[in-house]
Amino acid sequence: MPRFKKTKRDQILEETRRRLLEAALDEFAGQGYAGANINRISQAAGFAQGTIYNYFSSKQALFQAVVSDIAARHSELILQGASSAAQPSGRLERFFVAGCAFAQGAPAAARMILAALYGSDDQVRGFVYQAYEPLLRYVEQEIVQTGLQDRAFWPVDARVATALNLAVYLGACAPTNEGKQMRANPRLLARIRE
Amino acid sequence: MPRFKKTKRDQILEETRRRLLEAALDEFAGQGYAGANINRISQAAGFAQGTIYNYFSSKQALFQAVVSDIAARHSELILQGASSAAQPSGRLERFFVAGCAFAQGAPAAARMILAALYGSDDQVRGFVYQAYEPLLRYVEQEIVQTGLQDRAFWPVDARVATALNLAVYLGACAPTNEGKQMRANPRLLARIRE
Amino acid sequence: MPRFKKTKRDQILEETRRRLLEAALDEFAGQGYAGANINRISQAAGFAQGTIYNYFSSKQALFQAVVSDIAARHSELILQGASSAAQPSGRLERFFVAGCAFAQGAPAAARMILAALYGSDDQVRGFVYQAYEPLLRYVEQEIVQTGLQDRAFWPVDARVATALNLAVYLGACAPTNEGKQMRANPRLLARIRE
Amino acid sequence: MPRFKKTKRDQILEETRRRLLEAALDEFAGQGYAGANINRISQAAGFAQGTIYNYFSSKQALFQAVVSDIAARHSELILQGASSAAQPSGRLERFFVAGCAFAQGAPAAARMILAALYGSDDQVRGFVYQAYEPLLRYVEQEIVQTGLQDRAFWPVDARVATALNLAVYLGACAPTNEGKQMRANPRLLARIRE
DNA sequence: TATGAATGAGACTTCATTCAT
DNA sequence: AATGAATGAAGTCTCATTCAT
Repeated sequence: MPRFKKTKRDQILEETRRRLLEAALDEFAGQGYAGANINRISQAAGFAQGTIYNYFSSKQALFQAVVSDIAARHSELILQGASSAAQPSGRLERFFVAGCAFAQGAPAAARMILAALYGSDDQVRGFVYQAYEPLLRYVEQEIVQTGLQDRAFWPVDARVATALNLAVYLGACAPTNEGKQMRANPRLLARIRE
Repeated sequence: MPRFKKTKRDQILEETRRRLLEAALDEFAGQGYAGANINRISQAAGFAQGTIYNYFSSKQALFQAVVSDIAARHSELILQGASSAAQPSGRLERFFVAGCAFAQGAPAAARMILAALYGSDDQVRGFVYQAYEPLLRYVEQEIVQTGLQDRAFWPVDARVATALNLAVYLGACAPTNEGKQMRANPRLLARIRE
Repeated sequence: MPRFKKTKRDQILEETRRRLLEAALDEFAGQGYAGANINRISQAAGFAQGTIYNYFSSKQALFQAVVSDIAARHSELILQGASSAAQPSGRLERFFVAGCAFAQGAPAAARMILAALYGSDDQVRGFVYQAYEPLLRYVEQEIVQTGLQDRAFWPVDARVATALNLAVYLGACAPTNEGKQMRANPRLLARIRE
Repeated sequence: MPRFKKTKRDQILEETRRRLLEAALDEFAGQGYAGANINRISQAAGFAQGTIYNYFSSKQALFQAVVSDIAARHSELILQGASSAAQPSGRLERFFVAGCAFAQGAPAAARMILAALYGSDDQVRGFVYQAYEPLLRYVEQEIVQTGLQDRAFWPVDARVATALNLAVYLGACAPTNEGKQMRANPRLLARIRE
C-alpha cells in the first residue's frame, strides 16, 4: 500500500514536472533564455508562481532540464534512424532525414536549441553542448570516421565534416523573416528530404 | 574659423559615438540583446551612465545603430569582393572568401549578427534583416539568379540556393565551445578559403 | 471551508490594497502627481518597493485608482446629502454642507483633487473629470437646471451657474499658507455651513 | 564710451533674460514646476542648454523669477485699476475687471499661478504667496477693511471676505476640460465683467 | 504539495547641473 | 557671454526567488 501510494504520488509529480517542462520549452523558444519569465511558465502550466520552484531550483536548472529533455528525445530519434543503416552514407542520409523530422515535429525545440547555440550566453551554450555530447560523438565516430575508413567519404578533417554537416542541417532550420513566427524553412526541408 | 571650430566639435562627437558603438558591439556580442547593460556599455566606453543617451535615444536605437554599422561595413566588403569577378561562380567564391575574411576580422560583429538572426526576439531579428536587405538582394539577383541564367548553377529554387549558401557561410562562423570565447571555426574557414 | 479560506486571502489582499491606496493618497496630496514617489508610497504602507506593482500596474494606474476611490466616496456623500432635500435650493445648500464635510473629513483627498484640477497635466486632470462625471452631471441637471425651471434660481447660463457654484465650493477648500500643511480654510467652511 | 558700451551689453543681457523668462513661463504653465525641463526652456528661448545658468542659478531660482515677474505686472495692473475708484465697492468691481483682463491677456501666467497655488508643493506655493503679498495686503486693507468701516460691506471676517473674493476670482480662471488646452472659462469671465 | 504575496536587486531612462572651450 | 558634452543621482518598473500558510 505505501508502495502503491508512493507510485501514485510519483505519477502526479511526474505529470506536473512534464507540464512545467512543456510550458518552459514554449517560453524559452519564444522569448530566449534571458527573456523568459519563470512566473509566466508556471502559470502557463496551470500552476501558481511558486510551484515551479518545487521542481527546479532555479531558472538555470529549469533550462538545463528542458535542454536535457530535448537532447534525449532528439538524440534517440536520430540514433534510431541513423543506426538502421549499415553504411556510413546511408547513416548520413537517415541522420538528415531524422533530424529534419525532429525539426518539423518539434519546431519549438529546434528553435530553442539553435538560439542557444548561436546565442551569446556562454553558459547557455555550454548546457546545449553538454546535452548533445553523445550525439555529436556518435556522428563523428560512427558516421564520419567510419565513412572515411570505408573510403565512402573524402578524407577531409573529421571535425570539418562534422561541422559542415551540422551547418547544412542547421541551415535547414534557419529562421526566415517571412511571417511573424520564426519557423523552419519548408522549401529547404523539402529539398533535403527529397 | 567657424568651419574649423565646427569640425573640431564634430570630431569629438564622432569619436565619442565611435567609442560608444564599439563598446556596445562588445556588450551585445558578449551578452546578447536582452542581457546587454546600457550603463555598462557607457562606462566601458569611458563615460558616465547617462552619456550614451546623448547619442542614442534608447537601448533599441543603440542596437539598431550597431547593426547598421556592421551591415554597412560587412556589405561593402563583400560586395567589393564579389563584384570583382565577372562570372557568378567567381562571385560566389569571392563572396565566401570576403565573408570569411569579415568573420575573422570582426569576430564580435559576426557573433552578434548570428545571435540576432537565430535568436528568439522578432524585433531584433527584424533589425538585422532590414540592415542586410541590400546584401541579400545582391546575392539572390547578381549571383544566384544570374548563375542560373548562365547555366553555371543548377536550376534549383533561387531562394533555396540563397538559403543554402548562407547556411554554409553561416556554418563557417558557427561558434564552437572550445575556449570560453565563442569564435569562428578556424578549420572550417581554412577549408572554405582553400 | 474553501469559502472561508478565500475570504481570508481576499481580506489580506483588500487590506494591503487599502493600505497602499492610503499611502498613495498621502503622497499624491503632499507631492503632486509628478513629485510622488512610488517606492516611498510602498514603503510608507509598510511594504517593499516592488509590492505596489502587485496591485497597480503603473504610477498612472495607481493614481487613477486613488482618484476613483475618492470620487466614489465623495460623490456618495454629496448625493446622499443633496438628495435628501426636495427643492433645488435645499439641495444646493446640502450639497455645500456635504461637500464641506467631505473636505474637512478628508482634507488630503480634497487637496489632491484640487491640485489635479488646477494642475498642468492634461491627463491627470482628465482622470479627475472622468471620475467626477456622475457628480457633475447631477449638479447641473438636478440642482441647477431644475432650480432654473422652478424659478428658484436666476436664469443665468447653466454652465456658468455650475461653474460658479463649484468655484465657491472649491474656494472653501483653497489652501492657505499658514502652517506648513496646506489645508481647508476653516473660517470659510464655518461661514458656509452656518 | 565705457558707459555706453556697458549699456549696450546690459541691453543684450536684459533681452536674453526676457526671452528666457518668457520661455520659462510657457514651460511652467504647460508642464507644471516638477514637469518643466530646464534644457527645453533654454532651447525654446533660442539658446543652448547651459545659457540659462548664466542668468538663473537653479530651476527654483528661475521659477521664483518668473513668479515675481508675473506678480509685479499682475499687481500693477490690478492696483492701477482698483485705485482709480474712491469707494471700496468701486474698487472691488475694478479689481475683478482688472483681474479678469489680466487672466485673458496673460492666460499662461494665470494658469501657472493657479497651478502653483493649488498644487501640492509647499515651496512652490510659498513663492507665489510671497510674490503676491503686497497685492493681498492691499485687497485686505484698502478694499475689504475699508469697505467694512464704511459699512459698504457686511461685517464678515476680513479674511473670509478676502478668501471668498479670491475664490470667485479664481473660479473665473478655472480650467475646463473642453478642448485639450486648459483655458480660462470665457462664459464666466463675460458674466463677471458684464 | 501547492500556493501566491512579498521581496529587493538591478535594469532602463531622465534631467538638473557643471565646466572646459 | 554662450556653448553643449558630460555627469550621476534618482525615478519607474521587472522579475527571480522566498516563505508562511
